[in-house]
Amino acid sequence: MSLEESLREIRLAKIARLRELGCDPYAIEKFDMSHTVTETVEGFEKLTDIPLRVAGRLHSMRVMGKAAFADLHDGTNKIQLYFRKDDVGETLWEVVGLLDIGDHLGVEGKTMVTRTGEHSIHVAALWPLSKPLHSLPLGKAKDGEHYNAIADTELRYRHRHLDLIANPEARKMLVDRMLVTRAVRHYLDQNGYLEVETPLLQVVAGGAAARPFLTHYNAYEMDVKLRISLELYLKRLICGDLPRVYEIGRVFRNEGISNRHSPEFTMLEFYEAYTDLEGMMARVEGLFRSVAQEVFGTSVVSVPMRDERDEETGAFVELDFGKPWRRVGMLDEISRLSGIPVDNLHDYESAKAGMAKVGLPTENEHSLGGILEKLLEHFVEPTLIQPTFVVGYPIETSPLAKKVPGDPSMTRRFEGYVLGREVCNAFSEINDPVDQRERFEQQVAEREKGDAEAHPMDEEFLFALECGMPPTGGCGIGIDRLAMTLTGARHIREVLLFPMMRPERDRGFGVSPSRNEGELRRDEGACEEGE
RNA sequence: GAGUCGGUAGCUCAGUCGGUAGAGCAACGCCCUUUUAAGGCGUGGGUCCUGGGUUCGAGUCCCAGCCGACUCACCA
Repeated sequence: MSLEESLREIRLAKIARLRELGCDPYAIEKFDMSHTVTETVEGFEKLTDIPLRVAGRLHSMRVMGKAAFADLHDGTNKIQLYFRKDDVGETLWEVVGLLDIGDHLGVEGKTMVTRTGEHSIHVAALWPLSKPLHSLPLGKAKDGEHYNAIADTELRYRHRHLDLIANPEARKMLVDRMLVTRAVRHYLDQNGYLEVETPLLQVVAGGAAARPFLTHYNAYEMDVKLRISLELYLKRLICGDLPRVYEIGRVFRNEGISNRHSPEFTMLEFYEAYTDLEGMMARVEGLFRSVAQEVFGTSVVSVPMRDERDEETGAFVELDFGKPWRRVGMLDEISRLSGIPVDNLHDYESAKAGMAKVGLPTENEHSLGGILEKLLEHFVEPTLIQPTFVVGYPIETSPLAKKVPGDPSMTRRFEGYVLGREVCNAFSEINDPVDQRERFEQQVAEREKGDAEAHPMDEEFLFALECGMPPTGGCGIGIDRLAMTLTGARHIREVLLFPMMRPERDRGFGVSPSRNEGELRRDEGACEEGE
């Protein structure tokens, strides 16, 4: 018998005994608690001499003959329990002996302070509320240090529930991320925006430069794609005279995984009619300030400094979202930091020459836009620690943004940067249907030249524009990236509850390797049939 | 996609030159009525990621594969 099997047998035997004692750990449906663990800890001084009913999960047991101590956790806080045979009686004392680390438990008792000063509950009665069939790798903790808790990154991601139970830091980061989403909603709701939902399954997946996931809809015998952005449907709503709309939703891009990229991620896009870049900048400033205030209680957020060369210095930087963001022109800032004269940044040949002169490779550069984005990335981005807007982006990479009057090579677009990372992308939306059609045609030409990520033509969207769209500002923010920035996460998986992982093969399901591969082949066959 | 590193008990990790597989925690038994990474005595627990190869002998060396981590490249 393997260890896991024997442990399971032992746990099942304990459950059987608990049932004999009238303490079935799965029988109780509702436990009336007078206080949560957190309320008990925080209000401890005022709760003396009244019976408390508290529930949580046991994280450690210290049994000492005819007395025992245990730590009861609620995920955020813990309270120590004190059991004494003389106080609970023969039967419940046997129940105490049948408890395991990981059990859910409800207790009733009064407050007690131990000899060493620890706030505790002196248990008078207890009710098992669940018993795991596995030994949970919760480890032990002292002075904030954790020992032996589940730490392997792969196990943490694959069995996230164990990570949430065992690792308070991981738990806090994930919870903060959810609170960020909630705070974003609050801000937009309070500013007159309507939250909407648009299709995930699309025939034409547009609005961004990315490769979509393909799937098949049987009823219409039709290939469809998972959306890569929210943009075009939201602007169709603006055309429908819904003047302020936003959506927070999952988008899917069939690309690689890295510490900043997940194949599915959560996108926020919001569109506001009758406003321009200035209006959008004010919105972004307001949104970040409001989110920081709501989640962290301050507009100045302290996060670990991002420095790839020296990750463990422990240096922190204070990001101030209370002030208006710094604003720089893209060309001006590239020129200032690279030394290439601004005049040389307006045409492809001069820019390429300038790029070569500052020592960057130019073989793969085929457009002015590409060169400018490379120069931006190399010279400017690392300097943009405090919140900054970079204004004015080249037209080639901005097919949905209005042209700058008098400079057809540039668009009315800005990106926000924090900690050297892009955190938002916004522009004044094209509402001239003829201009938009030309931009799409340009993209289709790129696509035919082999750029799989260039935009497809979207006639339905163009029809909406031809029916009239008011001047509109739009903005997109990657919620996962936003959460990473605010929580100091180093990997996007740290702010995703269940990140994409390759399936484990031949393990854990009692399926033989040959059978497993046979199933794999059948699945692939079904896919081909679908496409 | 490329490079580097890793996979040993349920968890965290050692394992030297190729020579019987180790520790702590967790589990089980006994002692212990204010402990707190409780403590003491004892017991059980291994597909050393998988498959080949070299060898008298492989956790260790070689080859292939699987999974992961990190860095780089594309993208948000």
